[in-house]
Amino acid sequence: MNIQNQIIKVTQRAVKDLYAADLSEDQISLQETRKEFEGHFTLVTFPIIRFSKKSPEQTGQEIGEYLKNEIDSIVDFNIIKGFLNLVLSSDYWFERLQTEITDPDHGFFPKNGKKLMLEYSSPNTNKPLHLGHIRNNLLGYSVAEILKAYGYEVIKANLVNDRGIHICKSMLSWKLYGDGETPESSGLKGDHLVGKYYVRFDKEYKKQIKGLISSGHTEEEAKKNAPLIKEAQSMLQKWEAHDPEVVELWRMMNGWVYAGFAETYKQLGVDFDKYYYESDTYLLGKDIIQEGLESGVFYKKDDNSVWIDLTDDGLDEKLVLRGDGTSVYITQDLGTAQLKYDDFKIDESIYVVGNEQDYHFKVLFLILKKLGKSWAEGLFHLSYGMVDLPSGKMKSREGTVVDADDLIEEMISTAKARTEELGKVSDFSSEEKEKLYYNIGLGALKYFLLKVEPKKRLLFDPNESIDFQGHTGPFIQYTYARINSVLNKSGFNVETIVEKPTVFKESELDLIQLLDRFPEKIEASAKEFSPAQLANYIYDLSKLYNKFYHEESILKAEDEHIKNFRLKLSKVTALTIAKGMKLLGIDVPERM
RNA sequence: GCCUCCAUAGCUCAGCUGGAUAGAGCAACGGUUUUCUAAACCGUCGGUCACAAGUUCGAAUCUUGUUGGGGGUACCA
Repeated sequence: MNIQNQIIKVTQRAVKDLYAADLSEDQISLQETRKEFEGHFTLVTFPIIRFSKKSPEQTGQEIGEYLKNEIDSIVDFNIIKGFLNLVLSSDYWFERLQTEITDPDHGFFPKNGKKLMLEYSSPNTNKPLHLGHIRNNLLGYSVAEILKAYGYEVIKANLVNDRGIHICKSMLSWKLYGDGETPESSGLKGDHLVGKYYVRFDKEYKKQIKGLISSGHTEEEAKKNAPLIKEAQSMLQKWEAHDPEVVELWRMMNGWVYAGFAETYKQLGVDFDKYYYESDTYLLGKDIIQEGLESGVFYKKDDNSVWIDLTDDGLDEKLVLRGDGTSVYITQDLGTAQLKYDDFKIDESIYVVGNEQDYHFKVLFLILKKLGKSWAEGLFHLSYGMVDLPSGKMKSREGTVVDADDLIEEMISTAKARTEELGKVSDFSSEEKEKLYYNIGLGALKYFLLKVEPKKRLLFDPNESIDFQGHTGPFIQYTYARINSVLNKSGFNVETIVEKPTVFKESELDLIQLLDRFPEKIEASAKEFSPAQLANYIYDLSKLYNKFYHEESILKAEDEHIKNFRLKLSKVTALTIAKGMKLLGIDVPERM
């Protein structure tokens, strides 16, 4: 049992003994003592005075004495109004450092026996990835890693949107204007080549619409009847009928895109355990529609379309199958949800998808519950905010997107420029240098995106480069490298016997306390699916370490005991930083 | 129209289940290097927590309303 729980338990007993009242756990408010006061934990006694019928000061005094008598680690306390500040012994904190914090598994939880699928990325195969996808990928990857650390077995899944009218647009456009261009012949990355034809389609299509409007059609008619869109639709029908020529073209172009995506994923350091392809799953879900019709959850309208009435739940009536028997988006998603469960018997299933689809997932999960699926309770939409530019939303067709590959490249070259300016690694081989630039560049990018709460929209200004100083990934990486440098010079290893110093310096004690909270932060990040919580913690830890580093000399400490103690503290800080950053998908360099 | 999310320093963000004088970074200004990596550290400046009412011993945090912005909205995904 940790000290917080112990304090809570004993407080309950104190209130019972002293005031003959039963206090539930959530009636007790225990928090970290604020920096400006003496103590480590603070019990807020305001809620207790209605039982004690005494002043906050006196109540605090009585409970303080009780706690001090009962818990060895509490050596002192002070009271300011309704705040009882508890002071723990230096023995307690040193013990924490020697045991829990030094444990290589500090921060990691035992396996909880639960299996969870986390779907992220899920790109369309008609254009390259952009900054919005980067956020999705980094978020998905990091949440998956955090959940593993929290004890889950995690299956990372990617549901590739590889079919549909938008894919046919690129295909048709390439066929008409491509002149046999390939990634090899053009030197273009496959996904970019395909994206080029997607944009070209839109351009030509708009031209046709304009032409039709000027010859007297309404805009709506023009959009519907333009020859290009007609042709794309007929291509989609051919694809669905397994027309060999269309399928061949589809295979070839998707192959280009996959090769391109694989490169981007590799650069981002994300991976997947299971790929689902919409071309395999788009017909799923129809049996579920049948099932729902039989059980009366769904109903049929005169035109044969199938609906569900969700007005009692504050939502609308929702179409789940078209009148002609073809699927809509949600039909497939119903089927795919079932497939995921059938494949892996997962306890929980998380979808990392932007908040523009909040309504869709609300409906999807509600329908599955109404259908009585036992696993529906374990579904969760991890909804994240859009990445906006100062000019507003990114739009691929208007060319206002921040391309993923370009941005990554830019981050690496900026990292290179900064590093060369500082000139600290001139003795590195060119391979080592490349690796370092990559780590720092990606570290800056990843941290920039992950430090913001997923739910919030994120502003990215392409004209202002992402920082490498202050609250950033490189700052944390630098802290790690700095510690590493000291450790290397010292010859310290984990086995070195460390004795408790007679007095702790303020920054030393602060550091131990903060390190002690690492597991708590992992837990919070896992429960809230929020890498931001962890990211901000690692920053606080790094900042605190730098303060300590600046205030106290390590290698030239007063004596050998203190030196070893500080080395130990440095070592575990470095390990904690590295573990935490790993969960964000960021590597820390040994030198920079 | 209806539903939903958001609003904290000039800018980008923290602020845990309601708790003490609301914190960081960037930007601006000043200081720290014969001493372990200055991608660092220290200081100054900067706030009506959008606005109003309510609940409470106590509200940036909870409730309601108002304003402003994002997203969604019945056969797109």
